[in-house]
Amino acid sequence: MPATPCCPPLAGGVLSTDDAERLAAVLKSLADPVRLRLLSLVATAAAGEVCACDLPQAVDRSQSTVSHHLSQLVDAGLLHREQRGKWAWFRVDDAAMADVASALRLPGTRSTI
Amino acid sequence: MPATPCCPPLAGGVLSTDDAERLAAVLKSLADPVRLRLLSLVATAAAGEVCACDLPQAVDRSQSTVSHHLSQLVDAGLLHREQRGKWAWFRVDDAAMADVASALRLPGTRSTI
DNA sequence: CCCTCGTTTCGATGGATGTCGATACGAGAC
DNA sequence: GTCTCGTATCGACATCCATCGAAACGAGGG
Repeated sequence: MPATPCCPPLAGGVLSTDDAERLAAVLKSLADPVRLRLLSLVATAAAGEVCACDLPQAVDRSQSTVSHHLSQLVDAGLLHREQRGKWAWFRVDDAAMADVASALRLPGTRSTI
Repeated sequence: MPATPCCPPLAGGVLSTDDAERLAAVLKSLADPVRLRLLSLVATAAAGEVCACDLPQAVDRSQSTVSHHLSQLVDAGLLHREQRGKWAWFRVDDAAMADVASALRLPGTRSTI
């Protein structure tokens, strides 16, 4: 806050502290290379879903680490988990992903589509 | 990797390790509530840019902390910095933001627009 | 040249996080 | 019931990160 005003006062930020906290939590779950690869593996799977059993080797991490990452993605609402027999299957929540993408779209930004 | 196959082999993930690393780096710079609020403050400013001098009070953090966050956003390419006289002004790189948003758009996801 | 003031950088610190091996849990097979 | 095997949880550890105060840097103004 300069003695001589250097600029017009800011309009109130669009993002409330709570909204910022919520969005940051989801983005934090995305902000890891291993989780991004897991997500893309599930998203691009032919059947739209994937068995957890194949993921450790796919991302070259231990089984416990992969399980940990999958839990974070599920907690963030980006992935859905379904137990089928003794195997766990995961699929992407397309709406949640679209929500994040659109949250990042700035108010004044013209669509590039 | 189960003894009896539980599912068809995965198609190769779309995201390479390098791509995942790069995207994660940008997302990491977004995955903080303070940085999200800073970004929204700059993005919604009437003039499209903002003087750094007003930001510490706007996000209720020390001036050095705000400078640190701004540097991260600049390093990620999401913000541009311009020194004007003794004040630093910041504006959003709309193209970079759009890139991140579209990177999160899944291949098969139908547009909701 | 010195003083002021906005900004960045430095050093320190407490807390979060990615990773693993080991263990516990659960469901099917025998 | 017991054995097997896929998965989740636990405990530990090294690293990263947000935050602050203090110090350094830089540009104007006197």
